[in-house]
Amino acid sequence: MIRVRFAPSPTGHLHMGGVRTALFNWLFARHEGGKFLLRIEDTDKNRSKKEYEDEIINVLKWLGLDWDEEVNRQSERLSLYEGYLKKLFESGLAYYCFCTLEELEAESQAQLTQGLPPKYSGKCRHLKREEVEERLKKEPAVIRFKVPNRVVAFHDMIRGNVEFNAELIGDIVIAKSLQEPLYNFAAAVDDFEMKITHVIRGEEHISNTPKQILIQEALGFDRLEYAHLPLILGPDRKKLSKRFLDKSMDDYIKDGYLAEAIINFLVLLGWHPKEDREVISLADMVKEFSLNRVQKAGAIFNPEKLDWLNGYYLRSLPLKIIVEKLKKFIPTAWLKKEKLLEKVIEIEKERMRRLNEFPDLAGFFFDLPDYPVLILNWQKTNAATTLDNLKAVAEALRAVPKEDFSKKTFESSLMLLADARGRGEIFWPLRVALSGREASPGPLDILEILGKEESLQRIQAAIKKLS
RNA sequence: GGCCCUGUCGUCUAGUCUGGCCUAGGACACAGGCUUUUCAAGCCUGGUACACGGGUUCGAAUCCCGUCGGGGCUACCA
Repeated sequence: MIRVRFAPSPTGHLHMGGVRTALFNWLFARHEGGKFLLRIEDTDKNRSKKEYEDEIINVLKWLGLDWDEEVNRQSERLSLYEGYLKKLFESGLAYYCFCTLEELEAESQAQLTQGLPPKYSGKCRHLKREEVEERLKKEPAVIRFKVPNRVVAFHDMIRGNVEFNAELIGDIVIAKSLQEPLYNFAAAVDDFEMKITHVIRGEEHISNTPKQILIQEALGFDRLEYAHLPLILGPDRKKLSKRFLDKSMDDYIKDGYLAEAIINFLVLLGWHPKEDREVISLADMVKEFSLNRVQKAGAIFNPEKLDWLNGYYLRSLPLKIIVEKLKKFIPTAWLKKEKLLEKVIEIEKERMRRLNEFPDLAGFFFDLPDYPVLILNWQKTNAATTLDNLKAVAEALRAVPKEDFSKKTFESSLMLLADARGRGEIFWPLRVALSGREASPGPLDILEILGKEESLQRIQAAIKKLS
């Protein structure tokens, strides 16, 4: 039975990189019919925050990346780590270290200036038992793991064989105390306890892998399968880091991106179906996903393609669903004019790439914005001609019955005018009069949505501006 | 600096394992055109890439070696 986990630490906002890791784990589990587990790595008490954990959970739910079993929190299983820590002490593979941060810093500086790789000297490794006990009473200490001097090799499902010389690592700190385990140790213990079979995570963890393997071996755990995903890079080619000013997933949600677009976009960052398909449903991803096809090199995040995909998905959504999703993005006054709103969405949705673009795009339907008179003129047409044309349009429109004010009923008379005076001469000023904009849906469509009364009023306002 | 990973259009990628179908395909972006007025959508067309240098081979994006480039890690963070 395949079991994978997404193991974020709640020390910052969940960003695209984290979501992609979650997605690939989820896809792998669903494809293989295994389990996808969520583990909150909150061993760092100072940096972990409940609000970040809530955010992780909410975002995962919003995306539809459902996990199996209950959420695991490392902070809730401290006694577990303590047990394994003691085991390590018993087998002589762990020891207390009393070196201060200052000493350590000086030590690595000295090594660096000599051109040597910085590595803990192992100074406290051979302290006498009695001395340790004495010093423990009055000095702060951390727990180190005896890293053996040998080569650690492991198989990576994406990269093949990877080798590290553990000699270069030095004895790593695995816990600040019996109750305060650190990442590499806690992860090794939890992967075993949670019966994880495959570790799928970002490439930044590749150098942690030998450390975790060594701890697993010391504890007598079985070896796991590994797959290190290529990093998602920013435009500067550097990895997206949660500590710096990259956008959180939450921000993308607030900008009006759809879950399906984000997932589709992210899956394409490092993976691709066999055929030349860009748009792929979640069901097909699950069906076709395979780690063999995952890219090795990092991928630069391209927001334009995300926007394109989002627009694509938006256009394919049923009207009612768009209305529902738009609720968080528009003034309540618009919501009250439900009929009008639906018509506006129908006509504007092909122009919308993000939900948050809608208010700007469609605002003129609800309130005519002020606009400069000059833009009423089509190309080189002068104001007098425009005025005349607009008057002719108004006259033609007045003849159409209010109850049956639709494209069907006014199109022919307007086209007649347009053919006589020029398409641009008629339609351009009409559009501007109706929308106050230079770019908008077709004036005929706007006319129909606005209705006779409102349309005529707006045209009248334009005529007034011109006279 | 050291260790590890990695290198196909500006970007995401197909093709690399199992050399020939690749005068390198698709998508985003860009440019031009069509679509009875603008914008959008749609359709059509176009430009741009196998990092470089050596091999191996009848033949290399694909195999080998070297060089160069990019990234990650190098915490009592994860």
